[in-house]
Amino acid sequence: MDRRQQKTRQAVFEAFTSLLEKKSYSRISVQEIIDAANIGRSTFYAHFETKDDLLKALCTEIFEHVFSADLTREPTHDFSGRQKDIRGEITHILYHLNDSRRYIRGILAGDSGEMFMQFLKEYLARVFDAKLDRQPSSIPREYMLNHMVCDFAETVRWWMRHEGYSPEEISGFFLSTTPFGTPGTTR
Amino acid sequence: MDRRQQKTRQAVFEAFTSLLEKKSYSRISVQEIIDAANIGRSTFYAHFETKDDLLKALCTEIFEHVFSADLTREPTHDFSGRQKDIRGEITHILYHLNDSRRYIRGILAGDSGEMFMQFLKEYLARVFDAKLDRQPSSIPREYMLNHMVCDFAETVRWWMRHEGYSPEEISGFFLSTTPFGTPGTTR
DNA sequence: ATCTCAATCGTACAATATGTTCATTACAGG
DNA sequence: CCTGTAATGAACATATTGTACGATTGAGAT
Repeated sequence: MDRRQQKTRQAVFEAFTSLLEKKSYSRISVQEIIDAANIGRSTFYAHFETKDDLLKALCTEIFEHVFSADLTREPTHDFSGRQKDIRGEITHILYHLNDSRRYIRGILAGDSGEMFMQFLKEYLARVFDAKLDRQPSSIPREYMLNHMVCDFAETVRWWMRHEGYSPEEISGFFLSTTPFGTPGTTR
Repeated sequence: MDRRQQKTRQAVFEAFTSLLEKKSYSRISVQEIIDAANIGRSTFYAHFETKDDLLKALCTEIFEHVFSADLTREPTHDFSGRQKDIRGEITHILYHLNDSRRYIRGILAGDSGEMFMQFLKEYLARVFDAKLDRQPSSIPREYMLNHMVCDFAETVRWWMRHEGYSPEEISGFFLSTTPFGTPGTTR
């Protein structure tokens, strides 16, 4: 890709996230982003259809990193097949999220958080879906999946607001409130 | 209060919720609400400062009903002190939420959901805070409270999307994923 | 019935934001 | 060095927001 495009795209992302740290999404105008990024008005619209589009693009960029291919391809340090090392998988995701913490904090702070959370939940649904094989049938599987996904997503959100916990600790918090944490407890 | 004011206020609320069923919050303009409510432009601004203000007012109205005074004053059908009948309390809240289902669905559908959820969580925090007396200290109380609150709020959101479950059923779902469901399980 | 005041109306207005167009300039990659 | 693509910035039409104000209506009190 043309160097110029990369440069512009990056400048917009940085201006945007920088603004998100100061004010909430809905109060940021496209013009402000353009000024902060120091680009021409038409240049912005050549890259992004709208402000929402930009937010979406940013989220995509972040999640492509967090849920990068190596995650699905990386049961390398755990040969016990699947199912077993949920803890490892979760911790791994948390490590990646921690890398992008600076960006995520801003997005989550304002009203752009909703879109981020939705993105996150979509990815998480894929991760957790496989783990819900044998379940007590008293509760709809659909409810259970939503529960797990939201639970984890909200844990992430909480973590982003509370500095100073390691991925392992957070992983522990999460698992201790979920059936996975104490295998055998079928409830 | 002047009958005219009530009428206007009600007309705005109904126009607003009706619009929310069709399109998301951010895409609804004040003018659309005014037209749908069939009132004069200046009348709207005499009642509400801004669109956000309207949403806030609507949420307040709903929650004043859901968490009405009788809830805190109504351990009447449960004399076992407190702590015991969490199930009853929760079910009660769910009944009230069910009454406003028509409104809530629209609000939750679009990007106004975030504000509604925040409101809900604030109220829930008060309810659950009292229930977290004796806790395993391995997990921060703050995390635990957030977990409970989000868990319940997301359960509500799920319920609003999935017609056909009774408050008692939902109450059961929720409690079966939480330590409260199986008292004695300290984890 | 009538009086009074507050609420509504609707038009007008200024300010701001949005998204598009286009001719011009600058630069990346071959 | 050449070509095509990206960036520029100004200009434009449109839409939205919030405010102002005089005129009208109707609610509630006497």
